[in-house]
Amino acid sequence: MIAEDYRHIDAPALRRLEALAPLDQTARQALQAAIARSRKIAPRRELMIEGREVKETLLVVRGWAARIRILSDGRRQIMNFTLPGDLVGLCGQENPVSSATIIAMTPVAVCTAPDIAAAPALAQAYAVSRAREEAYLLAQIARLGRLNAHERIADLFLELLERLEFAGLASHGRFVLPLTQEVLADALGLTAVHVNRMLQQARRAGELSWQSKELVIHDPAALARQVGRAPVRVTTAG
Amino acid sequence: MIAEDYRHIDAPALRRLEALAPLDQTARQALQAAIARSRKIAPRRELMIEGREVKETLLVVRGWAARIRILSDGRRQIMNFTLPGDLVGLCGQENPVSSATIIAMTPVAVCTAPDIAAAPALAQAYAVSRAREEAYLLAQIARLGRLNAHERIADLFLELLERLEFAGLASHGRFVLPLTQEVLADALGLTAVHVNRMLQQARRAGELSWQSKELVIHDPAALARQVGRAPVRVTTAG
DNA sequence: CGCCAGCTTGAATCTACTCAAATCTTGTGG
DNA sequence: CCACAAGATTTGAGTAGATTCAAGCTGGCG
Repeated sequence: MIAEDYRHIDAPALRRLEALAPLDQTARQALQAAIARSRKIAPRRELMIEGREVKETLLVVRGWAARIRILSDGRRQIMNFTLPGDLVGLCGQENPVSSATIIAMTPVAVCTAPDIAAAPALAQAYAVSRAREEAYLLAQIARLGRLNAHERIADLFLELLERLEFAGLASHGRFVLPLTQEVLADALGLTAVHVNRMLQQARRAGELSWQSKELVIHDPAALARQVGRAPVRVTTAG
Repeated sequence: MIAEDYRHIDAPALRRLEALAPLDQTARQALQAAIARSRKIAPRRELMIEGREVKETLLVVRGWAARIRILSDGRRQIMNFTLPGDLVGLCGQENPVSSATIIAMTPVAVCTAPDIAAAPALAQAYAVSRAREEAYLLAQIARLGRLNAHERIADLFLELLERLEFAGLASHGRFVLPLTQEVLADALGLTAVHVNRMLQQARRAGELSWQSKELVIHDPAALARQVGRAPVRVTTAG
């Protein structure tokens, strides 16, 4: 019992899914069994390739990945980040083809996501997960379309904070951000140089610190107010 | 039989769904019955409101709508356009809440989308529809993040052409574009003034004409090549 | 036929980009 | 444990693409 509780609290992927929807014992066990069989993926390797058939749904257990698109002339856009507890390749359709490439940004561990047939309680968690992912895509569109550089950075950081909190990987505005400024720039539709300048400005303004991969947002609520950000919600429950 | 064929060819919504997945007679009849009970929505009225519970899935039968988000200071971003044959509010989850507002840009007709239980053949069509919608959100992200003004306009026009062709509402690079330049600007993350300038430039360059709401892309394939655009695909079939 | 929304044009400004070089970190092999 | 290399961050100067503000135009509709 104690051991079980410990695993539960400690495993970010499990924790996130539990936060999205109530899971029964069957679902929890199916997830733990799946996670136990997870495999590693090295940084820069693909979890999924654009145009390639999607064979199974993956659950990210550890590490960061990113859904990217590369233009013919080398410009790169990161559509979103994939964090522990996120599902990739979820889609109720036959013969699905991936509409973007997903690559590991850090060492990543993934497992095959348990089938809903084996644990029906997962259906709601998976559905909510997918709905949240869509909502974050919309947020990314608004960010790129209508926010300036400073707002984009703040808004993305607040989003990452919110998402990592679900998985128990962040609290009090503090989390590990294992990305380079160049990667950030590719997500924000900016250049690395400009991201750098805006980060310095935010540091000087006392909004945040970021050193040796640890980001601290000094006052998340105030920053959210400043850039006009509201948390993402996709269900009436919770 | 002839009458049936005629309805089929003529109804853009039905035509689009048939293009996404094979439908059997049951599905077709369920759709026709639903479409027959469609209701009108005036321009500027909401089909769905951010934060409000989603009660039913809607099928757009006629007209254009847009998924929008308005920032506290009045800036507006259009995330995507909703065209005839598109489904809104599709999501396999309980107690869903809309993550954005959808408003009619023209007079719109919608109906309640037939339930999958009543016509199982629709499941694949709905799933593919949802996958395509997601793919277009990704395309919008890449557009806003990494394309310049000229490329954004061309890429969006080509996307609209592609989508309207599915519904039989466009051919040979020609379709009705019932939007103002300001609306276009809100979709493209630009100002109306700049959209205007770029449109003129595109006209002068002989890329397109747009008068009295009819847009003509003179050479879609060439333009697609020029801005590096590939058609969206989400299944191995087709 | 006059009005109003939408379109067009110009000039000044600003945000973000480009290019280039210097400095700092981090990881690795000796 | 240090030295080095490679990668990442920082800074500067000049430029380009897009915005802002403002004014004039046009065409569709009452």
